[in-house]
Amino acid sequence: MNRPEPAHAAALRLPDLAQLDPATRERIEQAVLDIFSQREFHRVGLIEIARGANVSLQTIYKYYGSKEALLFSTLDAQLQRLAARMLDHLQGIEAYKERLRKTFWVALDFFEKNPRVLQILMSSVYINTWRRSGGYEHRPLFSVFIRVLAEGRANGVLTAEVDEKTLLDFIYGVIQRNVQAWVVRGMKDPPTRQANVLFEMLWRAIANPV
Amino acid sequence: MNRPEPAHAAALRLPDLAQLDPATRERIEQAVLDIFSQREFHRVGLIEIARGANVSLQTIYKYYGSKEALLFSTLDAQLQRLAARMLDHLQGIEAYKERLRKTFWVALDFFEKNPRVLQILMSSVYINTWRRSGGYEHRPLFSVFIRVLAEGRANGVLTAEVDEKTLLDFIYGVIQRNVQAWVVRGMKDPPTRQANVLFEMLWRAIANPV
Amino acid sequence: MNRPEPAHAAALRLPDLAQLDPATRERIEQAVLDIFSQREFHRVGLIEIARGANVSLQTIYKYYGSKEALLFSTLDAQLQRLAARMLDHLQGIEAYKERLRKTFWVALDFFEKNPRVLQILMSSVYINTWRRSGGYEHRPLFSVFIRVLAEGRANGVLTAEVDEKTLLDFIYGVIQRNVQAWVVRGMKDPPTRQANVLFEMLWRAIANPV
Amino acid sequence: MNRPEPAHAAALRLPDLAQLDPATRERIEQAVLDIFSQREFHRVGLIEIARGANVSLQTIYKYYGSKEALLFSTLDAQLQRLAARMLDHLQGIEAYKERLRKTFWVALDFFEKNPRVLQILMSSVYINTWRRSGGYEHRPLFSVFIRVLAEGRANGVLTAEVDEKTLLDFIYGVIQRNVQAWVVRGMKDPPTRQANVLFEMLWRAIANPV
DNA sequence: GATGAATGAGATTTCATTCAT
DNA sequence: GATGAATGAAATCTCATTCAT
Repeated sequence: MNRPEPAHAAALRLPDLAQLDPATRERIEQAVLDIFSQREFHRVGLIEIARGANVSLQTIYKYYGSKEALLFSTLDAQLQRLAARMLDHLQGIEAYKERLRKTFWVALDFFEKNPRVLQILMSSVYINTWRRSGGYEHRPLFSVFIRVLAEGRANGVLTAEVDEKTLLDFIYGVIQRNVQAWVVRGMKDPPTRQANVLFEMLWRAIANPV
Repeated sequence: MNRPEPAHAAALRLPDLAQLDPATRERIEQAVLDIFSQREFHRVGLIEIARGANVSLQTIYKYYGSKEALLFSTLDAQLQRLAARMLDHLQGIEAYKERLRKTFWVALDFFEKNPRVLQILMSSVYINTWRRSGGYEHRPLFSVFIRVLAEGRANGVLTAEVDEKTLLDFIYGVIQRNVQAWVVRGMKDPPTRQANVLFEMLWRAIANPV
Repeated sequence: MNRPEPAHAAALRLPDLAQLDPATRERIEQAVLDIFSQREFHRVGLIEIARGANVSLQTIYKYYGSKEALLFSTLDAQLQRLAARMLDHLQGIEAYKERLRKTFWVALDFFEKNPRVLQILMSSVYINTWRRSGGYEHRPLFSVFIRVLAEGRANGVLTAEVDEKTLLDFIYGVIQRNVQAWVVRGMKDPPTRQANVLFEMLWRAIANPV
Repeated sequence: MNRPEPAHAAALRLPDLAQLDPATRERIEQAVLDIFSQREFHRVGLIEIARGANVSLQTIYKYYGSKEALLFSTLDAQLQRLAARMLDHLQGIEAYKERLRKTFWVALDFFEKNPRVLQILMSSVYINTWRRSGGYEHRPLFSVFIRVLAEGRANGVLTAEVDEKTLLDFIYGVIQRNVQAWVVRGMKDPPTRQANVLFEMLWRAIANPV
């Protein structure tokens, strides 16, 4: 009933995604974002994706290997962009609190500007499956965050009561629930509008209370 | 391509779940907890559930209407228990901060003691779908929390910078991510162990900084 | 590349064909006869068959297991009819030569009256595959023939130079090629028209030359 | 559903097979004989053939046009050899019966020595398709046979009850079924061993009974 | 000539869901 | 309540064939 993880097994024989024509890849991933953000995973047919991207079903299978892998690979590419954007924005900010605020803001802003990614995360991704695929603690994103947090703890600016991972979970939790709440309440009142208040709350939570 | 939401359509003609023999219902819901916590939604076959509960497929369809409804109904019953337990534990605690701490602790403790519920939430539930079914902002649970938060704001103990819902999201986010992290890290170090530190952080975030 | 014989493996779990509603079975097998007789095996899609028989694809898979098995099973049913008819016609004929002549005639007549079966044998069946499925030396048919031949050898009417199987092959060969030739030449001049001349030739070949 | 006969359509633009390097052609046709004799037509992939012959897929398509045409072309080349061999062996035999016996024997001997051709005929060729491609009544082979038979009828040695084609079918049938039986029974007892007995039977059948 | 990639088609499997008994 | 069977849909895979380089 319970097939072995095909994603991994297949991964070994997959042609490198890099070999896929970038324009085609773009079309495929846009189709993924469009369709999976509107309908749940199991209500999406890969033919829709194929047609939406103007490629054959086989091309998708060839480069992505499975429906799940297609989705996760697309999400991954998006989060990569978030990570890059974060690094970019951190440049030239000196004050630690401001660096962290920026980090927080970039995350909220990203989901605000890329609601399809958020919708997919909410409508088509099982946390656990995604996590196993490596997406949940998305490496690049994770490292940016962890680096910033480590910096704060090293400075003694952040609380030492809990470890960095817990700090990260605390922040992630607030971000996650907040952007989700935005969707749930019909996408009025964009999350960045509350960014500062929320950040100040967060800051009180994690700053070293000295 | 896109099947109509059978859950809703079917819901209208469902015999009341209450008419289902309680012992049978118990067996069904235990099977749901067992199986959906081990395998993703779309990897679970309803026959497994039926066999696991020693009932016929038709019984499930008759009382629950669809796979999705079966799962959500079961989750609902569990969260009902959480809400009840919370009310129960709040009795006889006077100090506001302690009431809130208790609330927080009961939630962590619930997931720690009912890991199958947590696993299901992480492995078989799309936030969005669940939300639409009414589970995400689960009424009974929601009211307990909101009542406690409203109380705090009325007292001036909690910050007035954001509304109650936002406070709730903040807390929910921290709980959610923390219990998830526990699963992700292999279920060592139970979430209640950090309950107090985390709560103090939370408290600093949401208390009125006066 | 080279999958194991799925027919056999699957055979074990197949519900008995006898459990299939006879009317449905009839519709399926008529569709098989219609379509496989017009187009080669690999040009036939099972959906055509399903649609032609007004059943779902799954019903076909459930009872027959595979495309190949479906075809062979249908052919088998037809040859069963030939065997039955042969037994029927043999009744009440005393003279040995006449019995054999009848046998020969019934075979030619069968293909003449069931050209779809013949077409399928010529257009969609690989001798070897069919043989492995047990169809080539179709048991019931084979036994009728062999019994008649054994009878002739026992009487000393037939030649003892070769064994019964070889005699059978000799006769089969003549029948086969003759009905095939009829199709090839556009189905004019039905094979039974030459039945007697051919049979006399055959008889000279296999009768004991004493 | 029903693809157009690609063989014919393509045939028109095919470069002459004669332009294909003979060594390459030899390698291709050996691969065809090897592989199609082991596996059924639709279980053979052209890449296997290409790899087995150390040529590119395109070379095959360029010179042969389609999978079917490749197979039939290879068979044709083999039957050409049989026809040539037959002519060769007929030389210097005077007695008519001996000429015919030789013809019969050469055919049996050919399949005995070239079992791959026989296997292919049994495992990968639909009579009807092959016939349409011109292979079944393979011209060169056909003419040798027909010439010998015509000779016999002209002499009054052969029966005049049926026409030459029917005589030919009679003989073909016996040959075909006999070599097939050899394969079916596991390739013991080579068909030539029975050549004489069978031929005498055949002879009684077709000789003018005067 | 060769190589690589893309395509369309269809076989096969697994389910949720529905129906009839 | 249960049991058995049928259905529609879609995932996945394998290929012949075609195209572009």
